Order: sequence, then C-alpha cells, then structure tokens
Amino acid sequence: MTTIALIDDHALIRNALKELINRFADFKVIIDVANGQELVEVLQQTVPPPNIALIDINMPIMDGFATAAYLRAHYPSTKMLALTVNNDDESVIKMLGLGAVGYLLKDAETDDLQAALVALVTDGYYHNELIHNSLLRAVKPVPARFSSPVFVLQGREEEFLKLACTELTYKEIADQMCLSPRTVDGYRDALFEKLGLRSRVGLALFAIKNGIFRI
Amino acid sequence: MTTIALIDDHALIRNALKELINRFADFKVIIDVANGQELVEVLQQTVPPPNIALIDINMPIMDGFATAAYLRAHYPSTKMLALTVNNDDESVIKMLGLGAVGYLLKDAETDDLQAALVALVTDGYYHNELIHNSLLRAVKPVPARFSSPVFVLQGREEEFLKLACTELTYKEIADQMCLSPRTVDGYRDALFEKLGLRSRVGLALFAIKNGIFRI
DNA sequence: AAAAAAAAGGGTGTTTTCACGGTTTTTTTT
DNA sequence: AAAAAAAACCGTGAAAACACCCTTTTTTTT
Repeated sequence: MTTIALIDDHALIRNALKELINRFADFKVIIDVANGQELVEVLQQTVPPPNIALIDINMPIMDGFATAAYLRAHYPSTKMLALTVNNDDESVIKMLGLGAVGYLLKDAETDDLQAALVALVTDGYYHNELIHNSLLRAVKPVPARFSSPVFVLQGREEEFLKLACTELTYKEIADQMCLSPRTVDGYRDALFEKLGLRSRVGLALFAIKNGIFRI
Repeated sequence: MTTIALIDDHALIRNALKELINRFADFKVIIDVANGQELVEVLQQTVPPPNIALIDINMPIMDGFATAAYLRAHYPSTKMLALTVNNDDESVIKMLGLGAVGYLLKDAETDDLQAALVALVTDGYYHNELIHNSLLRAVKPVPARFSSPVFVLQGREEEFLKLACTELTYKEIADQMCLSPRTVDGYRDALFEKLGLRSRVGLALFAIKNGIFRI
C-alpha cells in the first residue's frame, strides 16, 4: 500500500482528490492539510512518513516551494509530485529543482494522475511533455540575443570565463592560467565590452546562461 | 526533400550513414565532412544550407560543440541533431544549450534515427529518454549537500540574494531594498558566514544552484 | 516584564575590482 | 616581407567589495 499526503488549500479539491485516490488500487491518502505549516505539524505525529506528497503551489502561509524544500530536507524518502494550476516554466523548474519527481497540471485527466502515481512507485519519477519542454527551454539560452552579433569566445576566454565563475580572485585566476594579472584584466575587459557587462557577477551569469559553466 | 549534412571524423561511419539515410524516403545527404572546419568551408558554396546537420562531438580541429555554436550563429535555419557515442549529461546539456534540437547515441537503432529525422521535420525537435533524464539531472541541485545542515533563508535574505545575482552594486541593492548600505553589508556577511563563502560570485552561484535565482 | 534573538544601522581599513590609458610580442593576413 | 590583428602585458586611480568590530531598535521567547 502506498501512502499519500495531500497539501492543498482548497478543501473541496482536497476532499475530491482524496475520494478519487482512495479508489485507486494500492493507494491511500493518510494526510490532507491546507498548507506546508500544517503538514510540518502533522508529520511529527506520522510514522512512517507518507510515500508520496501531492503538493499544490499556491497556498497561504507556507507555499508549495517552501513545502517541497522542507520535505526534501526532513523527509527525503517521501516522493514529491506537484499538482497545480501553475502552467509556467518557472514553477516547473523550481519544483523539480527542489526535488519534485513529477509535475502535473490540475486540468489533467484522472488517468494521468493514476499513471503519475504508479510511475512514482515503479520508476521513482514521472515524465510528461510539460516537464520535458520546460526543462528544454530552461537549459536553452535565448538563441536570438547571442547568435546575431556573432558571439564567439576565442583563445583562452572560455577558460577564463569558467574560472570567473568561482570564488577565486583575478590574481588567483592569473596564477592558475599562468598569465599575469594584467592579462587576466584584459580578458575581463574584453568580455565586458563584447557582452555589454560591467561586473564579474554578470560574467558568471552569462557563462551559466550559455552553458559555458555548468553548476 | 530534406537535405542533410553529416559531420563525423570517421569516414567509414560517415559513408555508412550516408548510404542509410539516402535510403530513407525524402532525405538526402548533400554534405559529408570530417570536422567543423571542413563544414565551414563547404557551407560557403552550399546554397541553400542543409535542413539538418547530423553532428558528431569528438572530432579533431573543430569539434561538435564548436561546430554547433558556429551553425547556430551562421545558419540558424539548419536544425542540429547530435549523433555521438558521448553518453553523459555534460555533453547532452552542452549540445542542447548550443541549440541542438535532438541528441541520439550511435548505438541507437536505425528506426530511432529515422524517427529523429522525421520528428525534426514535423515537430522541429526530437525528444527521448536520454535527453529527458539529462535535463532533469541538470536542473536538479545536489540534494544531500544543502539539506542536512538545514539551511533556511530568513527575513529579507532571499530578496537580497536575488539582487546579488545582478550587476547592481551593494549600494544600488540597498536603494532598491530601502535599506542602508551597511545593512546590506550585514546581509552579505551573514550569508558568507552561513554558507561558507567569501565572494559575491559565490553567493550568485549558490542562489542559482539552489533555485533561489533562476536564469 | 525581562531576557534573548534578530534586524537594521554604523565606522574603519584592506583588498579586490573595474576603468582607462598604454606597450611589446606573437600570429595571421595580405 | 610588410601590414594588420590578436595576445600578452603594464601603470594608475577610483570605486566596490570584503573583514572586523560595534550600537540601536524591533521582535520573539521565556
């Protein structure tokens, strides 16, 4: 039997979901609460914790993101599935980043929900088109901005850029690259000019955005 | 008829692929070269450019990444499909980040290749499990490191952290937050202490890594 | 109501970062 | 071989970032 916690601030929806899920074979809702705060309290008296948490995002007091962060930190064994109306990349990525292993929109079919729950049990995660596309857009830098004024890193600029995405000072970077600090200064200035930036944070963000530095 | 360019340094594989693809209905290999440099030269005499570029990654002189970057910059209409032995997240993400719309391993089935090519024409991209999982892992921060010493941003620290991921100076951040620069200094120092960091770049990387700031 | 903790503000000085001016050496192009 | 371009290097000074130690106000806890 797979145990489930429902976190959603709309009592009506919560109850409807509870009814629905309890009819699925091998799934049982053991917790239903209106927000993360309530969940935190209830979980202290729930041993063992639920196998799956179905989490809404828009909730008062402690929203879905905060709830996911808390669950990941305190109950890592509980698989998180986002179930929300938020149909935007930002929400999808953020929830996945916080450890959710699935993301389902509230306008999904009953079968989708069941398929998602089953997938969580059998595969450990649930994939769908929505997630896929959000992820794809997430890692893909905006193509237009850096492709027309042909942007090409040359020489050791890429090497420098990667090191700029660290806590090394420019002097330390110069040491690592076996260059004089002045030369490194030159790389920085050239990139500032080329990319229209004015600070090292800007360089780091650019590098990450364009896949030059991977976190 | 969909035109295709093959970029692969192994002549044998290139020829085999050419034979294979030319047997697919509506696909024709019009260019086959051993690396990006050769491609650059050949493309100057090829009007219009090919619809699809099948790109290997490990090549001498100008590898698949450089080739992809060049193609995106100079021939944005050419769809790029990576076809390589590199079965690692880094390569997948990097190619997708450079604008590839698909990624296929060389040990795929013939049918997979045909499906990928057809998908490129009809959908504009080609999705598979490999890409999906790499993307998922890519946006997912390492769970263990920041979940045990429960790390909680309090008060306006998160707001500050987001602003630290910009090119604003601390003074400008203070203005935006309606605080004195000293207070902002305090936020920075508190976070340095709490997170074991020593520079603003470190803060930015942390914020991105943990989904506090999304690029 | 008192104590503790957190948030906000502060001073001073060092180090790093950035801007702006340049030169020399190597590589590429013509 | 000469010209052009790129890579490496350099000095100076102002601004920003960082370290360290401290006070006042507000909020939370006891």
